[in-house]
Amino acid sequence: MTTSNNDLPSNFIHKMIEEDLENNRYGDRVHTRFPPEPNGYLHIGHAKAICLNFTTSAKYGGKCNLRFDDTNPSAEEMEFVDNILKDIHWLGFDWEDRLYYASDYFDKLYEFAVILINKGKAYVDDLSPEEIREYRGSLTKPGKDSPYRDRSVEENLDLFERMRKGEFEEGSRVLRAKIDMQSGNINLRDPVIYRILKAKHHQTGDKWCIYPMYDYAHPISDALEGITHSLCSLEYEDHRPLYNWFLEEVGVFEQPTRQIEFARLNLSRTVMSKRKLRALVEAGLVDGWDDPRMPTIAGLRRRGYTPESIQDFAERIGVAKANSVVDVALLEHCIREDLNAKAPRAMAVLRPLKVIIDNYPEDQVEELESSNHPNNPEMGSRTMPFTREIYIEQEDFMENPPSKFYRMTPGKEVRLLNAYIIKCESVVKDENGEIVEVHCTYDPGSKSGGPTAGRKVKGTLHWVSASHSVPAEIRIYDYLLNEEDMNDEDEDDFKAQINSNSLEILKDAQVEPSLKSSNPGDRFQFMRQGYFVQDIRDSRPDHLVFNLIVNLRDTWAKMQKNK
RNA sequence: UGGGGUGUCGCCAAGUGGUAAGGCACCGGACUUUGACUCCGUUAUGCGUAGGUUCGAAUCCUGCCACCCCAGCCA
Repeated sequence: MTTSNNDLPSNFIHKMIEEDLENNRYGDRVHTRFPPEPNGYLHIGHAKAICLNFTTSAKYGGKCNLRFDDTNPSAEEMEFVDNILKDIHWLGFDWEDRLYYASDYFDKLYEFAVILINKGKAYVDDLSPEEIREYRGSLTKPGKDSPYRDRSVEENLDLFERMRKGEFEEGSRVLRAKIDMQSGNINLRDPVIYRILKAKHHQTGDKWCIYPMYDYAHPISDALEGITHSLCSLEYEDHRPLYNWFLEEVGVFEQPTRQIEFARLNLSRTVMSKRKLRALVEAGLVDGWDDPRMPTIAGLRRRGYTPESIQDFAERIGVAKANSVVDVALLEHCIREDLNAKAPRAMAVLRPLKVIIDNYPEDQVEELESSNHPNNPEMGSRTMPFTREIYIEQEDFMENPPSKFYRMTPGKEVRLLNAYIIKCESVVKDENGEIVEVHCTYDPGSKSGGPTAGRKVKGTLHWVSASHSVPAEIRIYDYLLNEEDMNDEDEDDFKAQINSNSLEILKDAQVEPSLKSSNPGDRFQFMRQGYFVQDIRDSRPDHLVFNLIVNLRDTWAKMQKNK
């Protein structure tokens, strides 16, 4: 029974699932899970996996569990659990009542280990960590059996029991699966499945002092939850024989879970490894895990990305087995597309230049109607006060412009968005020759909606009233890295490529007065510039802070650059 | 020199023997009171490489090359 929905792109995982459906491998069930370890923050690479797991099960009418892979209490914390939960919900996915922890299964995992011992498939090893490494051999050299490998079942049972009771020191003994020390696959050379860790666990407290290893806990957790397809990243490909071995040897699962591996996401101009991300935080190069430049879910949220845009991105990048680096331009495309439709337009002048309209009455204030979205009248309109003195963008004025410069220049006319056509008459400079203000005249008939409103001029500028605009701090973000791909580089090379200009703070910006009533988290398109979000952490009613989400496409800048 | 993977346009990625989808980026052009959006159009005689099978191959076979992962009591 295939209920494939053709709206979603196909990928090799869907294909495998559909084969299983046809072969009735799991009946009509499709059940996935997302298994984060609570030892850090989620990033957009995790988002890919989250989207994949939730949308795949949904596509076939199945479910997706959330399960914390919390088998290593020395690395994990409740704080991370809470933030992961928050991030996944924000991304738009719901695990309903299916929130689990690998630690929920510690009792069962222990019982299954006893089964393994009884079958002669596991043994307690007294070798030190160093000795275990030596005995394991190398990539090209087979391993050799531990002298403790052939202990009796009774002795193993006794020792394992005493490990659990805390009779032994950390590192003094482990439980190992008895597989094959000669295997070409190093994972099969008698992997450790339980180690002694006298650490307090965030879920189980002090109940345990032995903890299962991932390779052992994961397949069993999957099987216990009735997971049909366990999706994981490529590096676990080598572990699949081991995954299957545990499910087989434990012997109680009728139709064991199938592990399927796919390539994790890499993004250009940033890094995805927890280590490198942590290095950025700890070196103070960013503001924290939720710094708007970080590829973390928390960072993207604060940056102003929408959950929808991230889901769309996850869908567009596809799923395959080839290692790849996705161009960050695709992510930017996704948020632009989403916000182009959703974000109300507003005007903000980032670097103000004063313009005085000499023939406009000094005390006059006109409330000019401005559409909130020129392509979508349903989003309504607001008014903007127009006055004799306004601000325009510094870069929208040039005394000696290059060709094709359509903006303000002496003697030429430009249109002010939703307002009048004005003509530049003169400029005023300070003693250093810096332009401090520009004098213009306006054409009263050219008011938007007015009699000669249809007159065409080449350039259109955004503006705000100098007397009515409100000051704001605007933060302009750039990529974290100068180099395209630093995902595989070591820490030093990666640090050498850090973009030292990834944040520019504009403290003198002026925004239109309607923005005073906006709230943290509100997103706007500042016309002709980009999409911005009111910062959810630092913005205050008396000190507005906006973050650049992504700039608008800028054909003019591109033209200049290509010259 | 062990084992496991992967190689299709600048970046992703379909394709599973019948004559190279799509998206992003790029480059042209139209439209435009956002140099935005939108809309049109161009862009792989070629699928890591060399042979072979076939009427026909990115798809099958053989050899070679390149890259990634594995030697935690991490996940």
